[in-house]
Amino acid sequence: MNAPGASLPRRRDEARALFHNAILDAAEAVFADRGFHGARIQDIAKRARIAVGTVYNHFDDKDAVLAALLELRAEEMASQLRPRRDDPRPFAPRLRARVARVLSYVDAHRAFFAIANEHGLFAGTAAPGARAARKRLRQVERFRAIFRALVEEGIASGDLEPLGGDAVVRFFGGTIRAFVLSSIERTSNAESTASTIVDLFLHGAARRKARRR
Amino acid sequence: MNAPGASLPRRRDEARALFHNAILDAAEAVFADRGFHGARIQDIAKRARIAVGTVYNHFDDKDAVLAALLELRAEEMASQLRPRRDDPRPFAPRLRARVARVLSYVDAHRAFFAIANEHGLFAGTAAPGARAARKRLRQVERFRAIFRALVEEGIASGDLEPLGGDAVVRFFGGTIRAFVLSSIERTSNAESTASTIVDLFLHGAARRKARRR
Amino acid sequence: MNAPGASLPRRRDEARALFHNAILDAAEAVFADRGFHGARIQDIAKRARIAVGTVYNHFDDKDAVLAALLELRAEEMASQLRPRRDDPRPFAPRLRARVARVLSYVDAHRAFFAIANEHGLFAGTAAPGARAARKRLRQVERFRAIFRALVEEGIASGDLEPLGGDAVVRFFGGTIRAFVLSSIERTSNAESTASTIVDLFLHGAARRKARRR
Amino acid sequence: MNAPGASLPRRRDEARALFHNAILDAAEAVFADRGFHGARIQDIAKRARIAVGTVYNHFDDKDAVLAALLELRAEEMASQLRPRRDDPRPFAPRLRARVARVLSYVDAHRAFFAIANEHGLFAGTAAPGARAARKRLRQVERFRAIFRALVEEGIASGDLEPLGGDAVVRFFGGTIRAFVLSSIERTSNAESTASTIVDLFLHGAARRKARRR
DNA sequence: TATGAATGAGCATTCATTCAT
DNA sequence: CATGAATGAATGCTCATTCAT
Repeated sequence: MNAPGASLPRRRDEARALFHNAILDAAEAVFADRGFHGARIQDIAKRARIAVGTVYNHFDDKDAVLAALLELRAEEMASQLRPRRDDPRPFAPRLRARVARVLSYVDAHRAFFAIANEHGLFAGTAAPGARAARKRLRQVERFRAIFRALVEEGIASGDLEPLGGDAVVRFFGGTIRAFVLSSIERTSNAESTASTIVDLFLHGAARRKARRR
Repeated sequence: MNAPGASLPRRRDEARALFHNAILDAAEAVFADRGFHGARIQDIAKRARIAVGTVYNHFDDKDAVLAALLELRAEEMASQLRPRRDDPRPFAPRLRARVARVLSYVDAHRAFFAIANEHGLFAGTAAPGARAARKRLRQVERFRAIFRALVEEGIASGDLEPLGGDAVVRFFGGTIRAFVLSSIERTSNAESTASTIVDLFLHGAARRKARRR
Repeated sequence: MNAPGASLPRRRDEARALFHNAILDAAEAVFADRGFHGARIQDIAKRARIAVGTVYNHFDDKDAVLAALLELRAEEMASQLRPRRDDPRPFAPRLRARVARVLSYVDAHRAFFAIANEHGLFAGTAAPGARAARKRLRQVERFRAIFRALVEEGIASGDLEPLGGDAVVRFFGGTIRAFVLSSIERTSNAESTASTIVDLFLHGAARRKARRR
Repeated sequence: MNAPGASLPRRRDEARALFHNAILDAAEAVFADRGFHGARIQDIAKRARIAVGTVYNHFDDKDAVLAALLELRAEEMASQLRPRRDDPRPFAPRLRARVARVLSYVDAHRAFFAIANEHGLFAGTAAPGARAARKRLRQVERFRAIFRALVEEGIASGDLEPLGGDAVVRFFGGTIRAFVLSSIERTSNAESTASTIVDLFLHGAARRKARRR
């Protein structure tokens, strides 16, 4: 199937990707273990069973490693939030399913997300002096875009209040974030947490006097 | 009025406090400008117009400076959230007033809170390797305590749903945080933002079909 | 013409020489551009449109590249100084012609000779730690040999004072060098510069009271 | 005599100068021993019996250490060439005395001047990429200025041919340099070398047919 | 033999902290 | 107690060289 001429580049690319991933995996572990500043390139290399120089063959500098990792996890986390074919149709359970996936994903990378949090993955603010800032803003924007799409979906279906501005988007983001952060601290059931989130998001914390379920 | 013997110690204490504050003020500015890791004790000292050694006469190490500053701002921020004599009585407007105060305070220290955010002021997670972590947890606990008190107040008055666990507390924290973070990015009207927060917190984002205001 | 069996080795040798020259040309440009220490083998390889490894198939190490280049330029420069069939016979104009050739050659490789100068092409001293030192001494010796031959020629013809030792040789070398170095800085007319050199070399800078031309 | 208030700064300045010199002395030795690139700041510090950091309290970077050292030696060398009160009056012996001083000075710092030579002390050309280049050009200019003054002095006294341009200046520089370089290689008698230099410089290498002494 | 990614020793530089004055 | 120069451990990054393909 493959032209013979294509097989070598392909193998090369595979090797590249292998190293790339090995470095990111090692970096995730080391960052989680020691924090970004405490992590030495040396440590990452050793963990990946490669030489320091090799890290630099794949990433410009230490910041770039963190940036790539944040990018990767952000993308994967975001993709958990995207709708899937077999998600329920009605807005609330649909949202619940999607949020539950996010929580599960975060749970699987808990230690790293604790770091990511401090490096602005959810922040919307950039640490001064961090050259990786620009990339992060892109990630924040990606989340915001997904949140926005989700909110518009809800407004279109008549399930969400058609408020102008980004208020609802921010509100939803804050709600998710609050629970994501606590899931970083201690493990919890994704399904039930998702239910709580969605319920509070939709109906608030006020006493529901004789409200319909 | 003062016993003569007491005046000298007092003057000494005043001097201490003067240095202490000058250092923290300088530190806030430098942290805001360069981030924690980018800030050198040298810079802080220069900005405070004192010698490096003097910083160490007042604080154990660099972490301690950050910790003290976080502590200070956290305390002041928390105190904005506490009830005041002339706050309205009904739950919603009362909450609105208190939240508005917080937003105003954050706005006045915007640059620093951007850093503080990354250092876990709102986080609930500790950066590994940061020795200041313990102190921060205390701060997070302080906020949580205030939030919890507030929530219990609302439950007692029948304004909040009596849900068990910390879910509502976290939910409220997340909601506040989301808006605080956006206020870090761009200035906004504290009063109206507070209204939005409280409204969403209380009633959620769902379409209010024929619901009583 | 060629025995068939000889043609392949010949072609091989030609290929070798091609690479060899391409590398030296690239190296000259890169050295001239960035200096020896600033030049990375990578840069040289890229400029020669070959792979790093190939450089090492032709030269032992970086020093060897510089050494070969110095060797080459030194040899070519030296050969400019050698007598040619149609050089004038009398000592002074003959010397003038030979020196003018050297100046022209240097001018054509100006940027590189600026580097070469710093790496002892004219120096007579070896930078400690430079493994290429030995080779350079050979070059210096080569020049000295040519200078010496030239001086002896002049003594034999009765045009130069028969002073013992190497003083005159060094003196001639220094005189040449001074003008070569200034020709590195700014272009100048080879013929007239050669005249000046030879005149000063022969008759010195003292006031020529009523001296015969 | 000294105002008491002046004594502390004075002591401080003395301490500064002490360190400054200790570093330069150590650097001279290490550079002479290993060359500039082979010399590690660590080595220099160790040799000066101070900490690495202290080197950086006195010099911006490694280049700055070399630059300061070149500056210092160049200045001292230049000052050997300047006329002194008890120098002879007639041009030739006067010049001889001054040149002899230079040769003695160089001899005393032989190893370092071998390095200095490679770093352009005498060069008139700047190694690309060397940030210390600007300073060196100043040094070269200083020498040229002294040579020029000297040549003009000779022209004024009628001892040198009044040739236009810098040719004689360069010629003298080249002559000096040639012998300085050989004195780097092997020690030699300053007085007699100076005589040779001055004689060749004044009268050239041509056969002196019945010329007046 | 050409290739170019992997290797890892090597080193300049930083900056929190100390301590003699 | 203020001062600020000295300290030196710590680490990111470079780049000549190797070697499997």
